[in-house]
Amino acid sequence: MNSPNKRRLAAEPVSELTTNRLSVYLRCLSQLESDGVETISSQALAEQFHLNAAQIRKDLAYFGEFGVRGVGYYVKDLKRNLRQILGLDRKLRVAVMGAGNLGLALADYPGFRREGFEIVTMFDVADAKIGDQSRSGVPIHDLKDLKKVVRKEHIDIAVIAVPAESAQQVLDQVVAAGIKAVLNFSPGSLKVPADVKIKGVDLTVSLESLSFYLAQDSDAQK
Amino acid sequence: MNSPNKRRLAAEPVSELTTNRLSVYLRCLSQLESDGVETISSQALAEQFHLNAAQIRKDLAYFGEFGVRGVGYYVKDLKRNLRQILGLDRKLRVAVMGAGNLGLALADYPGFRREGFEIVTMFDVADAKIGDQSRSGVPIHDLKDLKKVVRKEHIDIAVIAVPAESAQQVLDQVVAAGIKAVLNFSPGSLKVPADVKIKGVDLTVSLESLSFYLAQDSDAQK
DNA sequence: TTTTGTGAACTAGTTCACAGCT
DNA sequence: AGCTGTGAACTAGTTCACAAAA
Repeated sequence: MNSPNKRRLAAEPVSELTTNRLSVYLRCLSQLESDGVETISSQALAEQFHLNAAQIRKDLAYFGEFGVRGVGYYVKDLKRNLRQILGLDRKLRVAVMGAGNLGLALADYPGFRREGFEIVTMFDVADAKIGDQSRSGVPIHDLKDLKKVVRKEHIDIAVIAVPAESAQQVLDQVVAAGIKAVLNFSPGSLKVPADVKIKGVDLTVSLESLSFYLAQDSDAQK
Repeated sequence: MNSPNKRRLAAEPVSELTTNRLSVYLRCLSQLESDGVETISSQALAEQFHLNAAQIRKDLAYFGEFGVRGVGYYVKDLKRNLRQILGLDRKLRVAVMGAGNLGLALADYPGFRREGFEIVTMFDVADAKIGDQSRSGVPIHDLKDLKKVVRKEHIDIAVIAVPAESAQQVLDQVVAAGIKAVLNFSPGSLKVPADVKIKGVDLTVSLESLSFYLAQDSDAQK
């Protein structure tokens, strides 16, 4: 007596805030699953992880009816559905652009592998690095071979971890190679065609936002 | 003929979206300054960097009247004001928690130093690492000495780059040491007292959001 | 004339509250 | 009885549009 499983394609366009939360819900469910919890109500989920129950229900409702009235959600079932909605039911293949400090760290970051991403290759322009590999064995290719390797290795996602100066130029090559999804660690916003999704992680903005908070604080106690 | 400079303390609480944009504006102004531009209108700024002119004006208006009607903003002047608002007119001292791959990469990340942050120390628990230092010379201390070193080195901000399992526990120690601002790279949300500001960079959520986009794409062309 | 600073209008996102299913 | 799924109410954020300043 499991799985009503009425998944539907979202008709309305769903906001990025919602999809980000789906990731969060998925992580919560993974924890519940490993805690041996079989079923959970939106209420309980919200309390345990400091979320809002109505929002959880609304977010899920974009994609189907996954709950059972009077009961809640079957943890395993909802988890499986969320993985499918997020496209995590297949392995996604990732290339890291730039084999500097940050690129190498990202290539070996265990959090990526955990949810089914595979870091397959890195690219760099420095002869000294090309042919080498990261600590965990991700090979470093010549940026010149990008197109060829992307095709051969079926790369889905590129991570940009090159210096700010060359970010746009590298991104243009990534786009030309046919990659449709990019995670950008370089500061500033880059231009991509409309059919390419780019998501930025701007460390400077994050730190400056903390700086602002500290500055307000010290202003407050005149 | 410079600087009307009517800076004011924001009376209304200003949203994080606004403060994040202030960082962005600051970066744009730095570029304009090095391009030799002396004055810029909100309109021109918006066009050049794909922003909204009204929003720029509104964001700035929370903090004062920095513009000159009929002219625009003096680049140098506005830049100086933004730096002050963001609390970047003093050097902020940062400690990185965790001297793993990611921690070491962050410690040497040039983007941080650029806008006036100083990565002063790292902390770890592994005897093999303690006493060692990052490539650029940031020393690695024993986590046990956190309180002492934070006091002596006047650390303002902690960056959490430890494995997910120990993140909350390390954070608790950071808070106990009196640090009021934290940038968290570990996945999942951590608990802090109300007077501590924590900002998360969740790489898993970012990647999964890209995965969702790709999944929608392949659904679309049935 | 040009461009700011800002109320007013609009749009997006969140939370409430309850009908209806199990 | 309990909990979902969802319209309706509310709150936050963005954009418009214009009066006032230089």
